[in-house]
Amino acid sequence: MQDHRNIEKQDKREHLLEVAERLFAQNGYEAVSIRDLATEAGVNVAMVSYYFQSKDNLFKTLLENRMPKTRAILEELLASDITSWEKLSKVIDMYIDKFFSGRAFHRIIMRELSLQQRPEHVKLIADNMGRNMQIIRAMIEEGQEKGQFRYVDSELTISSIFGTLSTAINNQPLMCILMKEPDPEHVYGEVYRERFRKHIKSMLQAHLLAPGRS
Amino acid sequence: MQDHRNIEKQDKREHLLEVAERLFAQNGYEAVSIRDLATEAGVNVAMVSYYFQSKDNLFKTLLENRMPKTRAILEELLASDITSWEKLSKVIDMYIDKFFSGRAFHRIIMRELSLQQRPEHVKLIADNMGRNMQIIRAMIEEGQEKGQFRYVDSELTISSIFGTLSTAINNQPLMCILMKEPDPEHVYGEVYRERFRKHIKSMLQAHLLAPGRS
DNA sequence: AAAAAAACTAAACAAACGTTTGATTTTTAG
DNA sequence: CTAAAAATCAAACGTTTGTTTAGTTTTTTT
Repeated sequence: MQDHRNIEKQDKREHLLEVAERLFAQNGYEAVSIRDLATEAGVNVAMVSYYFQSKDNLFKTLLENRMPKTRAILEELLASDITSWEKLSKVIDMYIDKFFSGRAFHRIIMRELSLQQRPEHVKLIADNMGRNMQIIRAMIEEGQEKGQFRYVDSELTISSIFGTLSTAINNQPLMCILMKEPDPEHVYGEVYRERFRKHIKSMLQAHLLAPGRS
Repeated sequence: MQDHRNIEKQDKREHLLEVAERLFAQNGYEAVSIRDLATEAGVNVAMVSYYFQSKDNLFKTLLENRMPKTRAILEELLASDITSWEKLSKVIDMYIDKFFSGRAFHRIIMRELSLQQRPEHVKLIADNMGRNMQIIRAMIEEGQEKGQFRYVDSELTISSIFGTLSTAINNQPLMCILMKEPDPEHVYGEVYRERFRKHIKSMLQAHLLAPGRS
């Protein structure tokens, strides 16, 4: 059941983090016991406390390690020499891949954010995502100032982009029913990614671009 | 701390359900112990098992009791003699109130759906929401057949409506940062509801309505 | 007023939790 | 090769969990 094939010495800590990420994503923070984690990773229960002091600290390490380094990409995009719409378009491409490929990880952080039970986790996540959102807001407002975008509600527009994607990855069973897709994993495959890409872009285009423009 | 003011005899069961709903919404299913619940409701721990057999069954009772009787409203709307856009517009009005006013309850069911840990809960929720979504889909496709709506991706359009709202109520701290609103409760007040209403309708209008129409 | 049913309680249950201990093995350094 | 350091382990710690038991009080029924 477990996959302990050649866990090198110094990789054991890393291996624990990987298994933890998968289990947390599958079952949620509280539902994963240190014993589950240790068994699945093929190490002794005490190793978790040994490496991470506590379960809570293991989770925070996970957050900090994997917390997307997206901001650099976003800032570069904002500063780049393309139209505001092209910037937004690339942002959407990036987030679809990020959310769909890393959906396990995103389920964890969304759950922690929603639960609001561990303040340190909430702060870490909200600050990070919040700053990314501000960059996207700057892109929208740039387009508005240049007369390329209508003066839509930029904050709620961002909220709709994130909402569409995060709801999709968070509610797999509902998506299956809505899409009439029997295979639960298939809804995150390339076909559906393309569909989301097309939908979000076309909706945003209609929403943002002044009538008469392409 | 607790509010036991005049709990009439036969109301004790109901009172337990109310307190449970509030606690589950605030802290999540697993984080609420029977002892927390009993203390907060001012009853003996054994009463929960007495009335509901198990914690799991208490939750299912909560779901069935409060599971929105929205479908009737939706079906009536679908059959009514107004334009497809007016139908959708009323759907949005209804869901904004439903999500914002009952956000505690919706946080619970969204969390259960996302967690996918208790299959019975998932089925109950997904079936219910799925059927509601199919009605909205029928509204959109009706508008398309009548030539009033563009041939957008109806399923993902629904996903965007629900996504915008459910992300808003699920990620309170993030919304505060995005909106630069210092008071966490204020983001669900009337001012913001109106803002969401306006945003969603204007976005959907641009998305759905063929150019040239109002 | 007596009997039956329902409501309620304090105490205990076994199981699972995160964490610690103290000893043992393995790795590293001198 | 030897001694210090790091890594690993089985076992136990004290809590907390959901649930049950067995007895008491209250309400309803006759």
